[in-house]
Amino acid sequence: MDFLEGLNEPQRKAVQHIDGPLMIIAGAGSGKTRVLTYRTAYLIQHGVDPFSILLLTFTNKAAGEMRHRIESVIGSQAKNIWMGTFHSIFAKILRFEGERLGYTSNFSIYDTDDSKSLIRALIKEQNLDDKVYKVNLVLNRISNAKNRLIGPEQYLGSSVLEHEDRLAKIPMMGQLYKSYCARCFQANAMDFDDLLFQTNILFRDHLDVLNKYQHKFKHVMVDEFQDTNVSQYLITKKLAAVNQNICVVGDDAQSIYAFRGADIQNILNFERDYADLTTIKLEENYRSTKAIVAVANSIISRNKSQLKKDVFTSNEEGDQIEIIRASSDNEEGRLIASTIFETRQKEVGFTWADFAILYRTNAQSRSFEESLRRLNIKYRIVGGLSFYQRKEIKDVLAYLRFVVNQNDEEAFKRIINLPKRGIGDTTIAKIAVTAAENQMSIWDVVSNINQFQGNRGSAPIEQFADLIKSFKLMVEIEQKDAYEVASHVAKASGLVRELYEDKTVEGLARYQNMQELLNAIKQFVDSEENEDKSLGTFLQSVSLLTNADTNEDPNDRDKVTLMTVHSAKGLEFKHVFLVGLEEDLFPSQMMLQSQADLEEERRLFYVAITRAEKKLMISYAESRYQFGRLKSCEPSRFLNELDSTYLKMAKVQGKKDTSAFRPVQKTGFVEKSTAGSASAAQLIQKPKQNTNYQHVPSADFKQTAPENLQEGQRVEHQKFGFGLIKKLEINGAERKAHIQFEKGVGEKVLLLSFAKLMVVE
DNA sequence: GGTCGTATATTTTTT
DNA sequence: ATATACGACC
Repeated sequence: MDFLEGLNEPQRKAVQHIDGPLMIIAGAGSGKTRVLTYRTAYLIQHGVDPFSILLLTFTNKAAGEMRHRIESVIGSQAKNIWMGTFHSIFAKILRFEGERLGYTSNFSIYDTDDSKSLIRALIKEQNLDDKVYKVNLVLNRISNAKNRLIGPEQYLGSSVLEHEDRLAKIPMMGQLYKSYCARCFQANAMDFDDLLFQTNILFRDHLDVLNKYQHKFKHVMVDEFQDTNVSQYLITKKLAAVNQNICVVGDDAQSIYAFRGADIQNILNFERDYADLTTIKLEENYRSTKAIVAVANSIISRNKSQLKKDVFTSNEEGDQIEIIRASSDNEEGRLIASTIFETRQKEVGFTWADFAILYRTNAQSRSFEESLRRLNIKYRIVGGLSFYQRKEIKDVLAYLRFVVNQNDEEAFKRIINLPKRGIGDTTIAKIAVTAAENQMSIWDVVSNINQFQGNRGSAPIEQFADLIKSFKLMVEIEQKDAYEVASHVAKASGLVRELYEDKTVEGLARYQNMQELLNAIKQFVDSEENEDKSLGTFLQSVSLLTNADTNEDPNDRDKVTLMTVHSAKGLEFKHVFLVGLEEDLFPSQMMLQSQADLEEERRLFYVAITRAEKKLMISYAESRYQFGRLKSCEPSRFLNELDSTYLKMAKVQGKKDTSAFRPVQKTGFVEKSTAGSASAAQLIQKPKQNTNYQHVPSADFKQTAPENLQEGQRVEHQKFGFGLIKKLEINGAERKAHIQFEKGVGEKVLLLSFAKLMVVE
């Protein structure tokens, strides 16, 4: 048991706890993964069968890494552990057991785009106003209901929900939910939430199935427990009910997925559900310097709902945290890119991979990409449009999905006229009507089109049906593996040819992406880990990939990382740049509805800070492009909340950012104007006045020296308008003004080194 | 049915 | 800036 040696006391206790419920509260950088790895290894060394261990992680990548690390301790047995995300593990179980619920093992998994497209269709069919019934809103309501285990029947029966929907002026919400579920079922498809929702139904209504898995999984472990939703928690609780060997690991201070249904109460109230719970706190941070830990603690201490923790470190003091002010998002990009360049030059031992730029929204990556490219710094972007969300990839996948499951309505809509074969909306609508009239599925109609329609216009449909039938033959009769089918489908459908003939730069990239997809399928088939090489299995695994999961060329890893704070969870970097610290951006304006929302944003800020090992720089811009226009920004309130003894204002580089103020260039001509992109004519038209964002010339508003201010004075603020200074607080570098504003914003505390004010005479 | 031009809305994070 | 929707026209 030599691996126990390097552990501290609470870590060792956690590893050696075998029987009974266990909760590990693991502060940032406290060696959580290590504990989880060793504990699993320890269990196996003490005779627990790896097949009976269920380890639920947050991403597939985390599962893969954990498996790798366990393997290095105990060898090949690690392969047998049930390890993966909630979604992938229970998709697998539903594949086996789904028949109990009326699904076949080939059910499709609808991604968010599919769900949205279905909802859009339903809104249209039911003649609802799509300005009122916004797709995102409807999907959110449905998703929330599913995550709280409220099915459509229950939804319709709930007077509370009915009241809510009436107030929100969407009284048909319940009906929409019901028809959405019906259509998904008809399509033999589950959306992301269904994978958990239906698992709950399965375990609720089929006790023999539940029993089987309860006895199968003797030990259930959940990583990132703070980010589980009610649905996930209930599944775990049920599975662990017999053996009571449930071990949850998490940090309430890092709960950042409430928008997806994660319920921080799961971890805060875990003790209530298990009377004989052992709780172990890992509070020593091995990752970051004292300065970083102190700043992080100063932030998180402001949150009310949290478990008591005392995170400390024995690491060195480290450098101060630098706050960088930039005049625009472009300057922010340049400042940070050049800092990265200089640091790498000056200091020993830094590689590109030691730097990370973290932002709140994916859209912020643009200015950094440009600046990094200009300095020839290699970078990679995690997230954004992932590979599997690209159009050309989704097209092929839609074909494959339809070959496996002909009820898949969304896949059908995507491919029926792709490549163009002269089947328009009218024809498709006719088919749908015919199907409904004869109580048949769409495929039944399509595959026997001659029975329903005269010769007129049916030829292309017949061709399409024959094509699909030939693909089906390959899968069902000839039992070809995923790669053989996919490469044939790509060619025979004409998708490859269409891309090949497109000689533009984008066309070439799309062609390469398609090849890349085929490579990925080949890898899947060739990999020894996958026993089942069928198309159906491949499709399921693909639809559950997260954007952190994309594999990289291991020889080419030395790159600066750009990603959102959300996707940085669980990672660490020597040098972190946390950018875009502006009010309404971080914390996000969209997010802030309640105190709880603010606390979640603060936890997000905490997560970002604690990714840094040695150095942390935080930046904000005074103006930023949004929808093509320049908008002025305020520094984030979070900057005021940082422990100022560890802060240092970095000097702004002198030059004003002129490029940001450059007027829109008029385009004289355009080679080819395509539908869907802004046309030349639109560019030539005078720019529309957008009253929301007007750039106020900063010359009028200045950072006012504290000496020139006094309590009771009236000031005008660049954004909040007129206000009265209630109180001035000047403690060394920390200079704050409490200002009561006259408009709706109320009282705000502004940091004087940031705020731009005009003194009103 | 397909293509193009124009109006309009968009504002977060992700399995 | 860019995605989408819709109407005019071929």
